[in-house]
Order: sequence, then C-alpha cells, then structure tokens
Amino acid sequence: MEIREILAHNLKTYRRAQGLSQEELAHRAGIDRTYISSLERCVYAAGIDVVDSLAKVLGVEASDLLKRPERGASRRRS
Amino acid sequence: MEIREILAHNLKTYRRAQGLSQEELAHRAGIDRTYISSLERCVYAAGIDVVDSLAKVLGVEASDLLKRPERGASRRRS
DNA sequence: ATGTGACTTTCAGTCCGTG
DNA sequence: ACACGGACTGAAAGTCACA
Repeated sequence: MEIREILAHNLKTYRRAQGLSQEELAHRAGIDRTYISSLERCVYAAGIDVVDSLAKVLGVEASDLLKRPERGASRRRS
Repeated sequence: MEIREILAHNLKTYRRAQGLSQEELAHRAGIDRTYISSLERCVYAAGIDVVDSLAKVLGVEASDLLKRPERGASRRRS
C-alpha cells in the first residue's frame, strides 16, 4: 500500500469522524479546498508541514495520519 | 517543536542506530547525499514519499519518523 | 564524512472554473 | 459537498563544486 493511499484513507476517516467537510477542513487548516480533494484521491504526495497542520485541525498527531490502518478489525459487524 | 525538527531528529537517531552515514543512507534510498544533509538541518519540509523511502531503508514505519521524541527518557546517565 | 551556496527542474499547492 | 480540469507560482527535489 502506497503512502499516499494511507494518508488519503486516514485523512478521510479522521475528517468524517470530526464531521467536517473537505471545505471546512481546508478552511481551518488554511489550505486550498481543491487540494484536500486531491489528497484524498492520491493525486499528490503532501509535504510533512501540511500533514502537520491537518493533524492539528483533526486533533491527532502528524504520525497518526501516516499510520497504516489496522489489518483485521475494520468492518463493523451488523 | 516544529515538524521538520522532529523528522530531522528521528532521521539522525535512526540512521545512527543503523550505523549508517548520510552517504550510505542516501545511496540506499536512491536520494542525493546533500539532500539528506539538508533534511537533518531542517532546510526543507520533506514530502511524504521521501519520508516513506527513508523509512523503508531504516527499517521503520513512515509514521515513526514523524513521532515526537519521548519527553523524559533521552539522556543516558553516565 | 558532512555543511553549504548556487543552480535547474519538477511538482506541491493556489486560484479560477465546470458538472 | 465533492470530483475534476487548466493555468499559474513558489518551494521541494535533485545535482555539483568546494570547504
């Protein structure tokens, strides 16, 4: 799994957990709207400083955004 | 503490733990020697793909390179 | 074996828009 | 609220010579 994909996944997950839209997140992090969209679609390899500012808005550590998701336990059993 | 400094610190620490010179690390990661030097001196905010390739050579996760160092327990008592 | 300045090229990141 | 495109700018990516 590519590092961009990991970031994209975590970004999307944490963002939704906070109930934020891409626009809201972009605004609060002082980053362009369309760039967030690009990151979640793995268009760019973000710089660590934007990872850091995104992490701050999302209330997590920068390193958390680069952690590969858990192997087994993703799906919620209905 | 700035994210660049964290990366610089961890990079240096892990590199030395592996007994690698900047040149060796650079060579193995397919990156220029002087660029490693720049990163360890906080000249740039590296991209996550660079962080990832460095992490692979150092045998750690990309997220480990962005983890802020432990508060207390760094200095070894002589 | 590393720091640093000067340099060129690539791409991250912005800003405008559309569907 | 999001995907996606074009055009642009500045910083990162990459190279070299010298201390």
